[in-house]
Amino acid sequence: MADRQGDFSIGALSRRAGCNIETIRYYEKIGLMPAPPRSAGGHRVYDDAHAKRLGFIRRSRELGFSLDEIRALLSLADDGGYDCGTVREITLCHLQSVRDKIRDLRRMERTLKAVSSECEGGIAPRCPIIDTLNDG
Amino acid sequence: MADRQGDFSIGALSRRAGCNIETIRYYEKIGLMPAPPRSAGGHRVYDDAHAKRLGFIRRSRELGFSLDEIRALLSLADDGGYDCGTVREITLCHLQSVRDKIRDLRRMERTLKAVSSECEGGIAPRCPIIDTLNDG
DNA sequence: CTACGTCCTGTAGCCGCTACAGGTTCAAGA
DNA sequence: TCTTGAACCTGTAGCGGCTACAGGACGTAG
Repeated sequence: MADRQGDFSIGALSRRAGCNIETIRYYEKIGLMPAPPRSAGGHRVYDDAHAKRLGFIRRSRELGFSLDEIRALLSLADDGGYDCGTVREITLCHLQSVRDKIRDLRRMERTLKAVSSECEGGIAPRCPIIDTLNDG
Repeated sequence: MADRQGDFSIGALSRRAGCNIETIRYYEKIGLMPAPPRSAGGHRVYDDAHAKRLGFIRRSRELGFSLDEIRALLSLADDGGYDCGTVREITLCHLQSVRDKIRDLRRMERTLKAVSSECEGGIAPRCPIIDTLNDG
């Protein structure tokens, strides 16, 4: 294991990727990140390929992909001539689930806005918010 | 423990509230639902007050309140002359977090829509989605 | 009285981390 | 060279909000 220039520790990778050390180790444990080589003392030694892969994972997470979806995307990306149609399918499926979540949250938002606007605060014998929760 | 008319089992409560039996027991375990009286054989026996409380919890969950927020709302609602201002505060705070989530999801939606529209599918040497994830 | 559905307790799992505890290694300064 | 203190190691347990068992006890209709 020749120590090449450009190799770095998990702490450095963590800072580069803006990702907690524990999270990186967790990704390794569940097989999203490959187990890197170790120093003589057992410390993990990363290179740019690891940093790139972690960046991929992080950006995917920011777009809301689950770790399983990311696993699928990564395995497609690892192939040289990968199947773009499958990538697109995963993305569109995820897009739909994001839209479903937005729809649910907007429904919540509307109701919360309505009930809170009926309430003036203060000590009240009856609160429109509590009434709504009590009686649907 | 006189068995009154109108009492019912956990299964009946589950059907009435549209809430899994396990969830009801979970709510009891964490102190959201009171421990109900038991039959001679140890089965839980509920009444309308329990059903009402479970309805409150369920409707609050549908609006996205956390179990801790619901705990707070319930303890306010349990007071006769409860503090409507606090109820309103909890609601507005939750409303804000719902709006934050919507904002995050809309950002995801925009990006996902953009990258997937650039992709025509099929076997490609380069996929715009993978490229985006690779390079930010 | 039997059979079957419903109920009981307790524990473990899901996701995606996060937070320790208790130890080892590394690197910079004296 | 030695010493310190930061960084690293492994392993386990916890978060929220359930869900899914296993392995048994109860309840009720026929």
